Amino acid sequence: MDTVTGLETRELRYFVAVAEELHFGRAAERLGMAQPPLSRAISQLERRVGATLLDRTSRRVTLTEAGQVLLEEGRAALEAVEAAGRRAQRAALAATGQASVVLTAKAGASSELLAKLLDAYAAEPGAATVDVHLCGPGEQERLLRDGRADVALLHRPFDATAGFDTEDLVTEGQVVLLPAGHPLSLRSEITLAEVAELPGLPLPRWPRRDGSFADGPGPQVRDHTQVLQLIALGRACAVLPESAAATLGRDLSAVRVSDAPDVTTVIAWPAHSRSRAVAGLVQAALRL
Amino acid sequence: MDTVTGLETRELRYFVAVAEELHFGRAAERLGMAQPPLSRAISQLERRVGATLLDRTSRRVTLTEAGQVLLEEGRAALEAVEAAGRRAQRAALAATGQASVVLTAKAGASSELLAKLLDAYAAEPGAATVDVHLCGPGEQERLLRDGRADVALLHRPFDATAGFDTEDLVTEGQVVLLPAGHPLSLRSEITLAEVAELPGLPLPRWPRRDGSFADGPGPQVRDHTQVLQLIALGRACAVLPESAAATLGRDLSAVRVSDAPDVTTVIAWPAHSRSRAVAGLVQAALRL
DNA sequence: GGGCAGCGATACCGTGGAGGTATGGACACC
DNA sequence: GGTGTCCATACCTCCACGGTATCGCTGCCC
Repeated sequence: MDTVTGLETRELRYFVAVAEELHFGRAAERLGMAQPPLSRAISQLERRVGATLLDRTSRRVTLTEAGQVLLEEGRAALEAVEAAGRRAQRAALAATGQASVVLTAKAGASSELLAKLLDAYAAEPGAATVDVHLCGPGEQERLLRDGRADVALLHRPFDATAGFDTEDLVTEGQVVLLPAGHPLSLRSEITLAEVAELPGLPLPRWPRRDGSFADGPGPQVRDHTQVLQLIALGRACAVLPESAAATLGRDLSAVRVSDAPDVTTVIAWPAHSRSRAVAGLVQAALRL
Repeated sequence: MDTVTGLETRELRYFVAVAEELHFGRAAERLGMAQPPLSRAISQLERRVGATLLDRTSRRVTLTEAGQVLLEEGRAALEAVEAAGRRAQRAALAATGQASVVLTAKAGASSELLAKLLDAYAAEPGAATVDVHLCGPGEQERLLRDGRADVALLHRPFDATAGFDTEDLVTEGQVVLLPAGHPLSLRSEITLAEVAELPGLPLPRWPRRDGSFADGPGPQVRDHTQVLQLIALGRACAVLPESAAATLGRDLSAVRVSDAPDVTTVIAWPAHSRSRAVAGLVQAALRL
């Protein structure tokens, strides 16, 4: 019953590649190896786990139940291994004073909070230097998970905080950003349904994790300034947390969206982090 | 900068063994191998991570900063890999209808809640069979982390819920259990300080994670019934959540402890669990 | 201080297994 | 039935993992 598996990351990497491609040949190519050894490695993995992971005919490869589970969990496990290596690496650099704690935040969001946090932490005795890593939406989660970052500012309910420790910092409502002078910009409130129907002002489309875009009418965007620019040009509108609209230029105006869910900015870190610098940052954030 | 590490679990296992033993010879023995290949594997790992992990003289081995980080993170990563294998294994069994979701709870705690939960879930259409795994304090966390269990009932603030998704179920105060007829058993409330001073009734000592016991006057205990028995015998007292005292025999009595922290029973599951059965259990728990 | 014991590193060697090439066999499509 | 696609099998090669022997350093004890 207690079959000790003892999987190797190599096997997991192979399996994830095949499970993602659902094609041994392409997976082998992606892994930079020939197809036969890959086939063998997978069947060996199946023997070791004691379960069929892939149903394969010569025409089609599909995941079994067990395979789906292993894909999901295997990805997480691989990320954990990567994270371990990277964090050790960075700990060594930090010890020699070359680098330090990496904080990641969504570019353009919570910038005021971020500035206050950095100031407050820097004022503490023995504060480490903080590298700030601004990135696109959804990317922070990955950075935190795979060890390239130590702390993140995330926004519920948009970002997945599963598996991290978090502390809530601030909760705020959302507003819709409109071109200045838009007829509705004088309203005191608006509903999501109304926003969705705004003629000529579709919501922009953000890239998904794999970089592709969902279908729809809105313009494709990759970062925050693009959005602001598109709104100013009268080609789009956007629903954002109030603080993101705090420092608006004259060409934009904001209207509160009454039925949009509240957004909570949280500070998040890997569950078992023992870093003094991370703890200090969290303390500083809570004192704000 | 973006040095892709590509660690293997074998290397991590070796490192964790050495880091725990702080002795290459003993670690090699524990791993069932000779010492020289272990030394080599570690230095190879150090080259790969790009950092010294262990400071070694011929007399003493100590962890560097980076080593401490890798020990902590590496353990977690190894557990994640194990968990991936085990969960895939169990998913295969579940698909053939042989086994199913494993729920773990502290033996003797929340038994009424547990019974209600199992009943409520079993009444649902399409409910999977639930294996209940009762275990000693602190053990559930490990089971959940390494994939032997799918859901756990945990008790804040005693159990570490870091890295899991949780939902709060009930919060309750704590009581001290005394032998029936004890002079203080007629009091309506008592303080922790008073409990600590009770003449002849020390608090029992639970085993730590490694199985050893802290020093102190109290009797060593390993499970809940031992505690109840010792109290009935007039050899100890214990501070427990109210619900644990709900079904007392005639030989025990409970007094509310006014300044003990509230205990929250939570249902916890691995952060990225996609299992329908787990989701169903959580739903059922929240409806209680 | 010299001898000794403990411990990690180095040198060298053998074997298992990971990966490569060639080919077989099943299936879909024309 | 021919052909192309795709995974599995057969067979070979070579690297690297693990084993044995030994060195070199360090602290300890007489």
